[in-house]
Amino acid sequence: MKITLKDIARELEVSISTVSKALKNSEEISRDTKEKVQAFAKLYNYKPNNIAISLKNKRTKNIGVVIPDIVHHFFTTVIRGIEKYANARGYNVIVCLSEESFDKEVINMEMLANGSIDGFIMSLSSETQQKGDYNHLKEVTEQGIPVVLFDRITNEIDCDKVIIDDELGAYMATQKLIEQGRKKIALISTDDYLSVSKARTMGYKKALTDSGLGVDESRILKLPTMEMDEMGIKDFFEEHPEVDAVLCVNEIFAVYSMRLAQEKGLKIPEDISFIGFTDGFLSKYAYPSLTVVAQHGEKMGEISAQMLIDKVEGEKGEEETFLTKTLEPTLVIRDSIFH
Amino acid sequence: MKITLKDIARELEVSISTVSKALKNSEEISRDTKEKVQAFAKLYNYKPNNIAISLKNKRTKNIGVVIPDIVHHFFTTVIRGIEKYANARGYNVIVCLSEESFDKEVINMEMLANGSIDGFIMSLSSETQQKGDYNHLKEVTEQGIPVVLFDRITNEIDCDKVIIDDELGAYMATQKLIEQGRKKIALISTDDYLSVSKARTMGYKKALTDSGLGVDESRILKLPTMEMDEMGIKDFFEEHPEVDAVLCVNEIFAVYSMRLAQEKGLKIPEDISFIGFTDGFLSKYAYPSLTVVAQHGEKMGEISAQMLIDKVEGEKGEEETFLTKTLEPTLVIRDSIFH
DNA sequence: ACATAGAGCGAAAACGGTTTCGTGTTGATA
DNA sequence: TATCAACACGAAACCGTTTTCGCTCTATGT
Repeated sequence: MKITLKDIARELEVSISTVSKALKNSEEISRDTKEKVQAFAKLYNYKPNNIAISLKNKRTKNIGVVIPDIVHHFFTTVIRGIEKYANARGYNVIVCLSEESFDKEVINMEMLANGSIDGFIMSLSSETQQKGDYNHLKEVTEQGIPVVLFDRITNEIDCDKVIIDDELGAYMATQKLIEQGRKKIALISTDDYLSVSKARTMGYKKALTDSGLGVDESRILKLPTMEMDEMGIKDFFEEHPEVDAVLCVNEIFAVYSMRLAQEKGLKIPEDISFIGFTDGFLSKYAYPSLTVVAQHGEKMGEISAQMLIDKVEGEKGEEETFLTKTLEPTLVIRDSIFH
Repeated sequence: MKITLKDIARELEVSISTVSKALKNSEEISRDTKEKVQAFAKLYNYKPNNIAISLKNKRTKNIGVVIPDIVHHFFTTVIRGIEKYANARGYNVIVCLSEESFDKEVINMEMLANGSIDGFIMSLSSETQQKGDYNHLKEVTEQGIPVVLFDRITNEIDCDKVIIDDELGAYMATQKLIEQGRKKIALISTDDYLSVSKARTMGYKKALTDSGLGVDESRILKLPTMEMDEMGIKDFFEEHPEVDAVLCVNEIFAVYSMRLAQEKGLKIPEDISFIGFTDGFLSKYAYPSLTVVAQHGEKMGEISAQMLIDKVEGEKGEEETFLTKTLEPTLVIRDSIFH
């Protein structure tokens, strides 16, 4: 069903080499032959086999994306950014999900590292960040496979990185709440092993310290993972009825917290304000709509893809230089705070 | 950096064939040699090159997924289902986004169809369904590449299909509203060229007819696409203040409609009820939480992947039989209706 | 008439594996 | 001692390309 160079060569009684050259419009081949071959190829809809070309060139034009989760809006927008950019440059995207598991991350990378892809774009699973074991990344970079880390990164690996300034984002958000007269600002975060949560917590504390309000550690809730923990949040609010503003490290925590506040009869933002991270559908269509620190996932995906492909296509000779690109977060003001 | 059979053979002064067989524990090779080769391979972390194996076997162990959008919860859960199942069977997933564009769908398929994948799982772009042009699918199936269509399907192509019973889902939802005493039920849908919208509209009408309420066409809003059209929805509600319940073909339309109702001072569900399609974060965390027709995306992904891989790995000799698997929708009752 | 340049094409290696088919050596058997 | 099976291994084809190198013509110039 699929026609090959050999088929064309046999049919036209020329050599395979001639066919190959003719299809590439080589000067070596006569006008006549080229026309014959090209016409035949077109007629039978010849398309070169990607696998054979990959084997020859040692380049697959595939990039591997390994992320913890695909159901969250942020990762989804990053993929979209990667996809768009990569496609425009002729690359396909192989998506693998680690589901926050170290083992799956390792297995996925191993599956892809044996020739299936030209480079990796990844965001570390929480388990990986928790263990602090990055040998799978080391192995891959030592094999000469380029890697770009985004969002959940580590300093232990030398490679290109793309992040937003999480600390600044949290700082901006907290400061905004302080400006509006809030004095008892809570933070709903996750354990510090997640690089982003750690940075956001720092930004939150810094804003409180800079403004002279001071940090009350008991107003910081650290959930074990990014997954929803309804009881954990509920209990936290029971113990902290004094809180007049809440910063959350994602939009789900924030929207759920708003619901709890509303069920208690609190008015938003009159009685209590909320800010989350990630500018997704939830924030936009929540009631009231949620003010968030936008992470610009699509842009992040684009830049990651660009850095990776530039490295993949760059001359091997160049001395390796790795950069970390930091994007500025943006505060998207909506009805969950005053404006 | 990457070691090959040839390297091992040279180093150990045996032939490539011997190395290959030794690594596969072939009976042909002596105990001694096998141990030597395997130890050496382990030491230098030998892993066979996937591309070479693909070329030889004419099987890539990759499956191509072409979907209109990745930012919507439904597609995201389908991908997750596909990923999980495919990975468990040793397959990788290449994701391509058509972004509702016919041309992109065609280009993506052509990129992948030349050896990069063993089969396709796809959901048609709206533009494709609108044009009714399925030649790109025909070409692919004629080349012998298996295809599984899910959700947005067409009858023009013979292949396996996985859908939910959209008509039944809409019927169940509408009937539920009727049971609760609603008499003026609106439908917010999209143009009928989208197979799912068409089916849902039929279910809605059928329920109204069966109950004797009758269909009022003016209470059906058909938006041009699945994208949000805030003005369209707003205008619709201005013109239809009498409406006491709304069925929406997705969760965004529903959540946005709820917001409009709330801003007008209506109580949900006392004054007006809402039901949407897709059981995503939005529905769960909206305020009030939204009753939806769950589409079981993850299950759909799993089944699609299973059907595809079974076909890919099946004997070529078998006569082709295509089946359409229809999943039962489920009504997830939440606070946007009585319960 | 003869060397020579260049046009046009083909043979073969290479990418990294798998697999079939041979072949040389060994030891047992008649 | 001649025969033969079993054992252990290697050669080579193959998957579908690309690309280098060399060969054979023909036409040109002297």
